[in-house]
Amino acid sequence: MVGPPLRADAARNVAQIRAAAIAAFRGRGLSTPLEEIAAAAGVSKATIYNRFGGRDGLIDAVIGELVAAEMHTIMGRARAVDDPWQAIATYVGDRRDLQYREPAFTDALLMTYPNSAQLVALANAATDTTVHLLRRGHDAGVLRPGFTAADLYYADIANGLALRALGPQPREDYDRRTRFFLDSLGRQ
Amino acid sequence: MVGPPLRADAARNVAQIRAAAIAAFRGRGLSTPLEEIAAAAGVSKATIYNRFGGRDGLIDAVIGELVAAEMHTIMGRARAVDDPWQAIATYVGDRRDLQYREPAFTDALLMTYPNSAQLVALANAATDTTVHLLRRGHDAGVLRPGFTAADLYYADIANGLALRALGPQPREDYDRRTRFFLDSLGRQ
DNA sequence: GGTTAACTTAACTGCCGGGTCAAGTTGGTA
DNA sequence: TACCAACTTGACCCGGCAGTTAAGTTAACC
Repeated sequence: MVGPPLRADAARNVAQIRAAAIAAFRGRGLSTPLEEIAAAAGVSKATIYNRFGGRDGLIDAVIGELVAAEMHTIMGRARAVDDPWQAIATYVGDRRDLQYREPAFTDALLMTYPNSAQLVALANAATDTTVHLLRRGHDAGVLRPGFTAADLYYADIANGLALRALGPQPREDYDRRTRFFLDSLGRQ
Repeated sequence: MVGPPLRADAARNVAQIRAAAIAAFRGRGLSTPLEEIAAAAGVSKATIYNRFGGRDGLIDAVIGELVAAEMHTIMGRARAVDDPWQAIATYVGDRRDLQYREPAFTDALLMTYPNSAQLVALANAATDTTVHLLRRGHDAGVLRPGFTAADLYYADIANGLALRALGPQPREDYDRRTRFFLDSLGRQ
């Protein structure tokens, strides 16, 4: 994985490309044209291919900083909450918040780039956590019967795509809709 | 609007293009490549430009058969229901059903092609109906306070995009999610 | 300061889809 | 049946983006 150390100029370029990719992915999602990232980094597109092997490699290289770290925090936070309902409310609320701040998170959810190993690992971890939390909720009888992990996945995809399609929503509106959604999950 | 009558071959082509466009828009949404529609109709792409002036014209020519007619039925049905809550439930349920059957409806909602006059007219009519029904609901006190037409719009866009991104959902799952959504609208 | 492997890049190919037009073909009419 | 306006179309141009490579540049080590 490490190989021989990079030459100084190459190391500098790698750093610049990473920084540009993170900024671009933040703004436009994981499908930002590589030429645009290259220009922002002050290198040519071919250098991205040389250093990262293409989009998948680039995603692998920055997804941690972009969303994986936050996602692990979110999962840990939810799992640490004792009350089963509160754990779910925390988890859903935090995920929605991350979606709001990071369009790239929706790309990660959608698995648009299934060749990125990091992305696959992240998706698996998230699925495990969701299933775990929902099982706890159902066992405790605090969750609406019939609500599945697939339902939550669908709802999050839906929210992320709408957010991207319609542009930034006022935070107040966004949070109200999250509240509506959460209320629909509780035992009626 | 009518102009001189079309020659026999041109009229035949128009009919074939319309039929192919409706089928294609049904399957793939309003952004189906025109070359594909032309091929299905057995004509060249240029003929679509000659007869319809491009995508917007083609949409104008078929949107009625595709979704406008159904949408007007849905609006009429909802407006005819006396009970304010039942009117909203009918409206939301019917729209979700249409979304399920017609991917093109989501394109219409999104106004991806704002140069199609028919599409604009349809969108305005739908907005009026939504506002009207929600006002009735709020006045009668059967609707969750704070729920707006924009919230419903956002939710429908979200649902339509998720449906397209994730592919056809089992009807049972889809209807369950619609039920969840409706429940979140009622007075708590 | 000369050598060379590491590195970068301009310039290319290829695919897709929108949009246009000169050149041919054909239906209708006298 | 001969004419011509109406009609169709293959072949083109364009922009956008992915991905590749031959040729040139440069950091690092002697």
